[in-house]
Amino acid sequence: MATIGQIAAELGLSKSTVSRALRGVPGIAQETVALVREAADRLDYVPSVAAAGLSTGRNQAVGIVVPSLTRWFYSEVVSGITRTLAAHGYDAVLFDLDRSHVGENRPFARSLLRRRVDAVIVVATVFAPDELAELGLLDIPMVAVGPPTPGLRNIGVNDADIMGTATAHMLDLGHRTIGLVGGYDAESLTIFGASEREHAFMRTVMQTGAVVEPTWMLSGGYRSGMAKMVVSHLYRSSSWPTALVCASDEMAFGALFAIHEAGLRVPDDVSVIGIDGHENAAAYDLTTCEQDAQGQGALAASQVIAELEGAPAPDAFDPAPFRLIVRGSTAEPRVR
Amino acid sequence: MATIGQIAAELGLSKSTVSRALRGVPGIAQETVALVREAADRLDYVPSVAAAGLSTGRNQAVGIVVPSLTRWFYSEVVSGITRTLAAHGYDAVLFDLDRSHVGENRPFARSLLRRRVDAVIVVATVFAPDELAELGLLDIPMVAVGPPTPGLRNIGVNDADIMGTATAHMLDLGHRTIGLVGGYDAESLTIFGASEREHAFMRTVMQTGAVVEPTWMLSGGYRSGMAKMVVSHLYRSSSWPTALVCASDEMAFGALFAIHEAGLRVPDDVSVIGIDGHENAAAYDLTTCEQDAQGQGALAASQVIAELEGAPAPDAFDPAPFRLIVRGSTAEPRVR
DNA sequence: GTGAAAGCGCTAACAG
DNA sequence: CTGTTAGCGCTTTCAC
Repeated sequence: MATIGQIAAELGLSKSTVSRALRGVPGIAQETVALVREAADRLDYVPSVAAAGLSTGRNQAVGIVVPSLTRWFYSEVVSGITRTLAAHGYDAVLFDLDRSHVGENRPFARSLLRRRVDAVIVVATVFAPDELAELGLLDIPMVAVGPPTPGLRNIGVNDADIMGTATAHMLDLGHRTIGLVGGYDAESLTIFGASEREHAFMRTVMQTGAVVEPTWMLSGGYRSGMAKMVVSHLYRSSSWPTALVCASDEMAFGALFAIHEAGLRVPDDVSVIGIDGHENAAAYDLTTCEQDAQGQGALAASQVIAELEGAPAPDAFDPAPFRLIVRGSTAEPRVR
Repeated sequence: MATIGQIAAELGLSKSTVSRALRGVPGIAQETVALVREAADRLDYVPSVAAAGLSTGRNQAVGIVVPSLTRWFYSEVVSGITRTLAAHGYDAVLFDLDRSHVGENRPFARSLLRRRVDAVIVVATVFAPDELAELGLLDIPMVAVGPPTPGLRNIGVNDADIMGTATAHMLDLGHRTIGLVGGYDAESLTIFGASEREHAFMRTVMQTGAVVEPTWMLSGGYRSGMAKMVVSHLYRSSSWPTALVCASDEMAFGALFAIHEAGLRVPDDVSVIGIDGHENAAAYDLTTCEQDAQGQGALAASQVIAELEGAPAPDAFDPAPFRLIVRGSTAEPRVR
């Protein structure tokens, strides 16, 4: 593997000149630059981040902490992050906390602390106080994507607003018996966002004078399969709501399935709305509140990169946008 | 940030002694080791991978190349990899090729080449010849997970076998009109595995003397939504198969949905089988050929780590195991 | 059992 | 516009 020194020797130049030429630092003759570049290509030169990092203190890498990759939303966010990082020449170091539990002294900290990354992006992860303290020690740009995360600035939709919009859509259509498929994601443990959503649901429903039926508040664990089970159970009972608000599209898919399986029709018998804007929502004709997961990841990445380059670090970010996409899964309640 | 030198100064020892004590190199007095460890903790010492890497040539990191994270199977594999890496003290550098196309000179190579990783694991990705050449230059352990990948050793199920087993299950039940939901994943472009599966399907069906109806060979793009669409279309036509073999569970979910939506029943009217062992398969009562995605990722990680530590590098790996899990989505065809 | 010294590949003043 | 000289923080002979 060629080094900067070999190129220098080959060309009778000094290492510094070669280094500058390679990095495009101004103040080097055009022809010298060309010469160096040519030699570098010819010798298959590849820079060593380790060496560069040692002298500059920069690793050209950012850490991504994620509780699980199997939830569609998270993987979208991660895609958005990695793409943006790549575009700016940064590498992504992935810390998948999958199945670990808060406080179990998850291993990322030690590793993160190895001074491998210049910044950290945390996706929908809740930390124990000591973990947070350890992260704080890093003293590098750090932002969260997803629901509010204690101790971190976050980029994400306003959970109350998005749920309020979804619920209001059902109320506007005239539904007065509305169920919720919520609960929280056992892996991500982002209980804050989840309970924000549940409260917003109740608040919105109650504002119209409608009643929130406790047995219609289902816990779908943010997974399609679990949502299917609980919804199946509900629609096998004698009294069920004409509308179902789901805190995620994946759960909505499970709900749709369960409703069909129960021999009922969407939206004739039951209306269903989701939240997220999942790639399959259109195919399932699912009304949803769409947010841009990739965009949020991309924004987080741009932000930490900017801060790395000296941009100011705001204390908070504007809530991410979302919009209601009305499709065929919601309609006015049929007069029964 | 404390360095090895500061600890040495603090204790009146030399840097080499501290280094050895910290790494547990034999030949250091017990008490010295204890002293050093204590001081390191007290000073919040964190080793610098860059510095260590510079002198040893090792980064304690492995690269993961993946075409997309939004397909469930891939994210499971990645989880398996990262968990294993973490357990062995390695970091994961993620290269998400999402949406890029073969030959578009995807950016991973340059980055990977920055000597940042000690090994590479490629998940279901097909490379252009020049990309492969560039990867070859790296000269580090490299294995693929998923379908066979030209130019790389791979860990994965035998596509023909798993599809053969799924198809045979339908034939064994007595089905003679069988459709396939296959196609290939536009993002991963692992056409090899996909076409292996299609061929195995045809071969198996034809062995019983049954006919493969061209219009029953559907292309679901390995996505639930797309599968739902094509299956819907098929079951709206006048002639449809009593059994549907899906090349992935995600597509099977779409198929199940479409069948219900068409007013037909599973398994009374149509039997459906998937491949993968998706986390939601049980909830949807889906018969499937289950493989251990996480396990395959974990195995790949263990393997490259072993090779990094001097273990021999086999030319090929045994095919990964899978097993048929019969659930309620398949049954004997009803006599019509 | 411990220390001194050299060096990994690069960047960054400081000169010229 | 280019070269010299120090390091960055760690590992690794080679001595003692």
